[in-house]
Amino acid sequence: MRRGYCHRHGQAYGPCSCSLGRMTRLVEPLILSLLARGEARYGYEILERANAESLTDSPIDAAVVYRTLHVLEQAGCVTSTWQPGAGAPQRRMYEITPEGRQHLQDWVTVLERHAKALQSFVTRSPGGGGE
Amino acid sequence: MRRGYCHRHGQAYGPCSCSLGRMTRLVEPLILSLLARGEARYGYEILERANAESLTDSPIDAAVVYRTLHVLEQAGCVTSTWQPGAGAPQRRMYEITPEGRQHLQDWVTVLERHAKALQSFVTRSPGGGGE
DNA sequence: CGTGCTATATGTAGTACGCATATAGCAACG
DNA sequence: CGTTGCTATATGCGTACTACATATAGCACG
Repeated sequence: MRRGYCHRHGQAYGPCSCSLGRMTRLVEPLILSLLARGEARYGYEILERANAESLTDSPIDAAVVYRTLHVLEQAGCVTSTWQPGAGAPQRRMYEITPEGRQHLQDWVTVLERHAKALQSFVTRSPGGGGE
Repeated sequence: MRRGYCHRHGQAYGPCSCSLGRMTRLVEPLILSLLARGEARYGYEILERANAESLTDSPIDAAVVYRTLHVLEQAGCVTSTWQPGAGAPQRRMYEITPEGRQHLQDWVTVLERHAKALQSFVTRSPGGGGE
């Protein structure tokens, strides 16, 4: 958004949350939430669901998903097991741990507060919903 | 939030938006909004107001404010003039330009959409407002 | 005079981002 | 049979950004 519009999605796209940067941070709570809700169980599926939910304007980087899964596993938030692929590549299946649920809870607290702060900011700002 | 709580604000702080990272990106719309609303006119004042509004849990870095002001000026979003300090250090006074207002408008559009997406996400997630 | 506040600005080590690339099994197509 | 494409996971790497530290300077206060 340096010159108004997105450098990644081209001129015609309009204001784009790419400019928010580090949306990849949201991949962490997104993964935990999908696992907690049972809507996805392995990396590739998470990637697809996450892109469908699209908290961000830009597609989520697969590399970020896989790396985040490793980080979450090292932190004890998820566990994984290999599942042999029957007529498909192997999948690394993930499950969320109690620690992971707590971590997600913390994220939700933070994001809820943040969403309200953002909403309040745009309401206050010229051109926002406030006037 | 790597181990549950904020590494910057200590153990007792609780879930903290520090973990969101790159909140500094929000400094740009924050500056533009404060200038547009006439609530601040120079770096130090912006810093104080921005910390008072606190879109984030962590105090805003002065370095980020000054650097962002320079970037915004180079992008034509603001203009600045030195004002001699009467009994105080000199101040570099800023004004927002029409381009800056447009840029702010784009930011507001993005942030409004993003705030709604976040709100929807926390509502969907376990522990969020949805159940 | 030394500490602290206002005020602006720069330096820098480390890290995260985002894109490119690697690997691999299987299917379908011509 | 070869090649393209999809599912699936994983790593490499140059650049940009973050976050903190530091520099400068005028003035006030005790």
